[in-house]
Amino acid sequence: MDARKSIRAKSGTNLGGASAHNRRIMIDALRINGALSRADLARATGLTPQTVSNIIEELARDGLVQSQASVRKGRGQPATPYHLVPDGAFAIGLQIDRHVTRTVIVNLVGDVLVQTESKLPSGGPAEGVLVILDIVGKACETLMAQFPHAAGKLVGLGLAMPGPFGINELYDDPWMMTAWQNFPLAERIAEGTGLEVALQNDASAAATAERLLGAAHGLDHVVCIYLGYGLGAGLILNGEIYGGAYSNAGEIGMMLALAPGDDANVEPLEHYTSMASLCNVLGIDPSDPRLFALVTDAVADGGPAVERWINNAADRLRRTVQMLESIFDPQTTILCGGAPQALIDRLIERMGPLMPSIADRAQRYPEPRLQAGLADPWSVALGAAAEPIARAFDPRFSAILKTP
Amino acid sequence: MDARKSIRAKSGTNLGGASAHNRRIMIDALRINGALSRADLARATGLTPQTVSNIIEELARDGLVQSQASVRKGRGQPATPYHLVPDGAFAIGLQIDRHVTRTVIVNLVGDVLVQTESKLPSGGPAEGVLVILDIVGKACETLMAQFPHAAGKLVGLGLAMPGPFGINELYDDPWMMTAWQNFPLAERIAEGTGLEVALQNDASAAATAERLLGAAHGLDHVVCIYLGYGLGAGLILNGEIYGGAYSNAGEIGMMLALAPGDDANVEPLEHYTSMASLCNVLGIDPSDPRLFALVTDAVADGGPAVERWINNAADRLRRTVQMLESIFDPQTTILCGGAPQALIDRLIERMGPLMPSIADRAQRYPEPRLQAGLADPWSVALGAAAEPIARAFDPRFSAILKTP
DNA sequence: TGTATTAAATCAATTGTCTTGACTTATTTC
DNA sequence: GAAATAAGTCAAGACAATTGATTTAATACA
Repeated sequence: MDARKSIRAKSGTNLGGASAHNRRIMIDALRINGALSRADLARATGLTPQTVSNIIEELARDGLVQSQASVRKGRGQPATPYHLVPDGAFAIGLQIDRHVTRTVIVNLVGDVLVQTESKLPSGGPAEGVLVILDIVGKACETLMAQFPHAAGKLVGLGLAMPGPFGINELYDDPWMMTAWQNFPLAERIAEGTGLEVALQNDASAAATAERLLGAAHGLDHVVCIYLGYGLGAGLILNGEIYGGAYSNAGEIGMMLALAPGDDANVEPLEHYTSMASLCNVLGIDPSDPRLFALVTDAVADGGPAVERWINNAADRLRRTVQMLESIFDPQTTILCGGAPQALIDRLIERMGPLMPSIADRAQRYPEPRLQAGLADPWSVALGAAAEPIARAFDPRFSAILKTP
Repeated sequence: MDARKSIRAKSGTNLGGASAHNRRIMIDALRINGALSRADLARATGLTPQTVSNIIEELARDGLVQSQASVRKGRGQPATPYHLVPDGAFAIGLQIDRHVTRTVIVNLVGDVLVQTESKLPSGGPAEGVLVILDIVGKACETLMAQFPHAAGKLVGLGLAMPGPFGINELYDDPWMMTAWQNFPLAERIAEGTGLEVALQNDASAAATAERLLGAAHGLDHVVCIYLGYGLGAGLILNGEIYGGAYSNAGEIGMMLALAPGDDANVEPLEHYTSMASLCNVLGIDPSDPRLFALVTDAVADGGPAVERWINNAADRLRRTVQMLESIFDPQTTILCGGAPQALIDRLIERMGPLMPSIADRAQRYPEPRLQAGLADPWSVALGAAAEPIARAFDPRFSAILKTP
């Protein structure tokens, strides 16, 4: 920063910016609609057929799209549809959770190609980052064995961790992973791998996964409540993940909202409504590698402790959904998580009937007010991997701006 | 919509879109920074000096910017700063509230030029719209008397009403203005005036006003809690007002959040925390034209009923702020409203100390966690008027898209 | 006082992307 | 088999930003 008073302004754009936008528009249209002919794309995007033709040709040269057999649909020359080439790009997703790290590698369309899991390295992040770099390196080798041409097509690494970030001096809470959250992990991984690394919280990553492959596919206004070790919300607003001013948006687990019978000194929501609290109630060690199976069994058995927990959690989530609907007016709310499907389903069942809210309209859109999303311990890693793909290929305001 | 299966895609762009974006970028930079030379603009926007020169010349031709006296600042040729021409554009703001309608006309920089107030026409919207059209027409005449050249520079009319919109069959609540909310008022005004009309809820309009002239100026992530007849939140996310999927985002007055001592059957937040509830407690008729003065006096006198109300409202707002901070991670939260300044200040005072949240960080940005915004019965009308200005001149994703 | 230096702003030619309008190709309809 | 319809291409043109040289006007320094 030089001495002159700093001037704040957004970036302008140029022909390159417009072109980049149009490329992304094409890829986005193909991702949402499956396969489209050049004429379809021209109609859908408002561009001229010639422009579409040029861009498609360029994308085909780059190995991002591919033609398929032409289809006759009435009069006129048959259309040649194009679809995204799955192996057109790859990205790595890395999830750091309280007890495990998970790595996945996905392709352009979100297929998982490599998948590894290990315990969170003990000894803290300073040493642990070396272990993690090793894990990432091994995953890349596995990928290269399958797809030798993948080297130049790795668009980045998405890192997902429980939030919040950057405020740890105030909250030294055993529910948080202070050491890892304070460590410049993204920078160190970027140095170690040479890849672009983006950090987001686990709920945002889960929401990205929902948007790519799950219930939020093709929707632009969705709240994803993520039930993991903690509790968070991934916010899809105007078709993009919203991170807030300091990447901590959606930390609903830290809300101090009351339920009937609570006194004023209520604890954060995630102390009642999270896998961690359920483990607490059930006496399960959350670092147990069989965690998922143990919880699944406990939910299936359904003892009184489980029932009590589900009732309490469902009651709080019911209020949370009403609150989030009032605030966001979303197309739908999704309950997802690194939790067994049975648990998600039980919670949704117990959350009904939902409370009245502005989302409770007579002629509802096709989407229900509340629905189950991906209930998969891998969805956060998957969403983390989807982030670099989205960053590289999705239409967004920042992609239009001039690149120096 | 034709018979073929509908294809969803975003719009592409072209040179015109890029150019339109750059024009907006310039105006935005001048609005935020006051006055800048072409060289300053080039540096700030990343565009070349030549491009900036061309665009500034064009803007000057359109009467939107104007040069001022050149300033010597060290070596080299003195810079010629440009600033926005206040009379470069005009817009009308129309607020429909439970008991009054307010009309303002503002110019490009947000100065209020015309200002009228009258009772909400009785007899419902079908007849009332004619009265309103007449009011708007009169306001325009007043403007033309002052600025004869304003005719072609009227960019639109912003309409602000209490929300929510479109769900009234479910909530026939005396706190809402069902008849007006169900009437296609925006369309009718558009027909009657020939202007572009945009509808938003009053809290969003208030937030727009804060962004243009108030505490949110230059900030991109702000939650504005609007205390009016009802209670709402205007959401500034990524520098734009967020309206949700169906323009009802921010209806926090309808949240069913508990405070200590509430039972499960709690009423919506705005039944405790709004000017309407205060009037209720004080026995003031909210349709009294002296409302503002009456409330101001009552707050100054500070009887036990007022104190009780303030304590209750402050307690609920304190929780609401903690909740909104956890959800949005904003740069700041603003409490504003069509309420007396003294009331806003008293509430903020009583809301302290704020509850712990992710916004409670040690090294805080310049902005405080919570601050008072515009406390002015005119701010909603002003924000409504600012909306067409923003739509016409602010950089935004949709402005880049190709215009057919 | 005179020359070098620095910065703002402009001129003229160039580049890159989309657009336009005519044209080709392939299929159905009558 | 001719007309109609639709997909897709070709080649020239339009438009906005870029580039590099140039002009203008101030300060710095000898």
